[in-house]
Amino acid sequence: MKRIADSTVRRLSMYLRYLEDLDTRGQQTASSDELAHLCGTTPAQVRKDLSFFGSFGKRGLGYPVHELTAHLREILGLQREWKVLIIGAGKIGAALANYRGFRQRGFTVAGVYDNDPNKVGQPWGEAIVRPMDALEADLNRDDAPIAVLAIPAEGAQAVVDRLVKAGVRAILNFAPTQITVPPHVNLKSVNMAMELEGLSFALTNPGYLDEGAA
Amino acid sequence: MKRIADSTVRRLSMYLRYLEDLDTRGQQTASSDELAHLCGTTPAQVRKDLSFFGSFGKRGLGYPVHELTAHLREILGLQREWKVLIIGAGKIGAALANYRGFRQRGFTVAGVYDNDPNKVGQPWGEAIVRPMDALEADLNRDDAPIAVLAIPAEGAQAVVDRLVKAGVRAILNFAPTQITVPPHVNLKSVNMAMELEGLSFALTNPGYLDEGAA
DNA sequence: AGTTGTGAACACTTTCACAGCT
DNA sequence: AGCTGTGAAAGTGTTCACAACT
Repeated sequence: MKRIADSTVRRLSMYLRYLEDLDTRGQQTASSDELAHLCGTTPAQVRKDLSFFGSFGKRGLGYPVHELTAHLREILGLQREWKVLIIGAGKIGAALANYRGFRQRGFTVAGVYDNDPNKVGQPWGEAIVRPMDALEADLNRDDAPIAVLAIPAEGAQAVVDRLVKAGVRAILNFAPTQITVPPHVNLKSVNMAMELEGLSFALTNPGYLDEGAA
Repeated sequence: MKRIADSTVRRLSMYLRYLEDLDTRGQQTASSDELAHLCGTTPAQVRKDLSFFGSFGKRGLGYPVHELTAHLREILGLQREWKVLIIGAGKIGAALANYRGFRQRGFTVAGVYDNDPNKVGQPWGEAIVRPMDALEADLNRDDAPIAVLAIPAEGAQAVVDRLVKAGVRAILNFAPTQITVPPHVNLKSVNMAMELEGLSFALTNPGYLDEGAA
């Protein structure tokens, strides 16, 4: 099976976003040119990305909006519900859970965990914060969810090890530290500090980077 | 001036993080091999990245930890203070401002802005939430800060246009939408929904991606 | 005429491998 | 002997350009 680039998957996600918009507005078809403009990429890129998964367009016409939306949802695995475990009852997890698109795309909070005795037992959205110790007992290996790691860097790897042992196969890491997982586990890291430092670099060294990139 | 890859800058940021750790523990030198292991990359990559900016290492010995730390801080532009404007007095901005490393690296919250009348005037960390209308009047063109955009997708581009007009030259965007800026403005976007969908894709299509990547 | 789908060209990034310094 | 610095090679992702189709 041919390997697909991470950047491609991110663009698919973006195409879906804008196709849903167009679909809602009742637009029937969209050309690669239109999609490219909406998503800030090039028509050729759009066509390459989509052609990886099939021939969804009609020459001379463009892509059928509604149909392509459905295809992308299926490709991205968004036709089902994904249970998400929030590790760390702080602001980041809350920001994610609050976000409208989170539920809309089929992600539901299956549980919130924290070590802080002041937080455990407190309501958190529609859930109650559970103690971190309860992690393993709560997890059902047959329906292991996605875990969002929103705790400080210290101890993050230890928690990840526990999650992996408990059957979690996908982790979105917000802890500003390097995490390692076995090859069968999917890990994505978002490091806000790193992004800010990237801006600091760009402002400090104009010309090293071509500016204006997203 | 030779262009530098975005991925390189992100790795520099990571090297700095771990070098600071080593420095605190009093370690004198570190080899590219050691740094690579800490940061989850390869020794050759470390050497290439660093060699872009100079010859900081000593053959046979490795890199002087303290000295390299200082070099990296300077390269990344972290020897000065960066004022950061938080646009949107919600959870994301709060998460960022709460993060210890934020201040440690010289980023300080210069102001928090929101449209919500219930939030305006309320304390937010050490600041008071200001009305969005006050943006232009508050901004000093000579000392334009970095803006963190933590508002919903709707209206995000309009706010960006105002920020740019007011002299902001770097924006960290958390709004889940495509933003465009003129070429002299630096934009970085973090899209949590997109990351989660990437995990959904990976879980749904094992084999398309090589797993276990960070 | 208009737009897709795609092999080939190009550009960029990472890895290799080794000369050269300490 | 050990480790850096780097040109060359390999690998990966993007853009081009055009044949094929509606």
